[in-house]
Amino acid sequence: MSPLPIGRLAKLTDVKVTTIRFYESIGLLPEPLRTHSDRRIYDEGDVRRLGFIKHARQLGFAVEAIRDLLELSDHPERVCDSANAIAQEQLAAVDAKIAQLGALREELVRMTAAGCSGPAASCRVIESLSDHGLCSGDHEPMAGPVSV
Amino acid sequence: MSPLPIGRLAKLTDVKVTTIRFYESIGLLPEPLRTHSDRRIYDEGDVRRLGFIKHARQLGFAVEAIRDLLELSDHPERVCDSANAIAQEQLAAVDAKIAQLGALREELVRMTAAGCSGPAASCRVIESLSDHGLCSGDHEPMAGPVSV
DNA sequence: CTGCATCCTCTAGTCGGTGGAGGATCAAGG
DNA sequence: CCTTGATCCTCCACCGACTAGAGGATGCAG
Repeated sequence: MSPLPIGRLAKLTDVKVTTIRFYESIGLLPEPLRTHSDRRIYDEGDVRRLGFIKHARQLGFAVEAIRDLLELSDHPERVCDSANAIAQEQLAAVDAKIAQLGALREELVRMTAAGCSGPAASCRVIESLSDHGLCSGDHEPMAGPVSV
Repeated sequence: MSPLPIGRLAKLTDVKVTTIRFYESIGLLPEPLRTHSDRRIYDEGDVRRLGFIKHARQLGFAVEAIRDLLELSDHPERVCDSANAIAQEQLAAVDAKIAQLGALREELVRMTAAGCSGPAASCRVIESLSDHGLCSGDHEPMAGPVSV
């Protein structure tokens, strides 16, 4: 268990130093031991935990969901119903997002298909945006606007 | 051209009152005329402009992109090359996002497929998150984590 | 004339970080 | 021993695109 400074942990996990400190501040990572000069020292367990967090974030889990998943991971004797429920919810959210983006894609394709090159007055893109009636209108977001 | 108070504009366009004021503050909507008691008054032109903005936001265009598109819409005599370029970029961004979410979906499906019901120690979800090697690893985000 | 809806400004919070200022400490080379 | 540059520390502000609430003024209907 060689002691790692924060920069080594950052490189090992490919998570930025500032992000590691941020995760500590919101309680996803425990407060680590410190050297006599107040520098954080980590170990292999921290590498695993941070890897877990990173992987979960890549999958789009919210921090609160990750908090619950870590709780469960810390207590392997508990039943894992909630872990499954959280993952199912995330899957549903991803499915919804994919469907929504598919609809957006359709309209963007229609808008750009013409590949106009004249004045903006006759631009298909501007025109489409001006008049919602020109498009199918089935691309309404289900919850807030789309963050692409 | 009946004068509309902000609440009417909000209902007509299905954009919240606070959001309208926000759009004004960042310069997407011009500062409207005011009544003697300092209330904003809008007209049909504002309905159209806000509709344009709303539609563009639904398609995932960033505010800065919308600013450019509005510029062009305000000057129909200019060439529309940039409008097309902006829309093409947005389409590419949406395509990338869809591809990425597809990969995430795959892993979430794998994780949840087993539908475990025992202790967390043997939970497929927890296990998958702990050990990135268990999944294909091809779901790396191309630019930052995924906002679902 | 009362009461409620709508409007105003201003501030702060959301989420998940990112970046910088200003200063302390460490490790290596001369 | 001294210097140099990398790394570390805390604290605070900022990003995008809003959203929510405080605290107060105004408009309109009964």
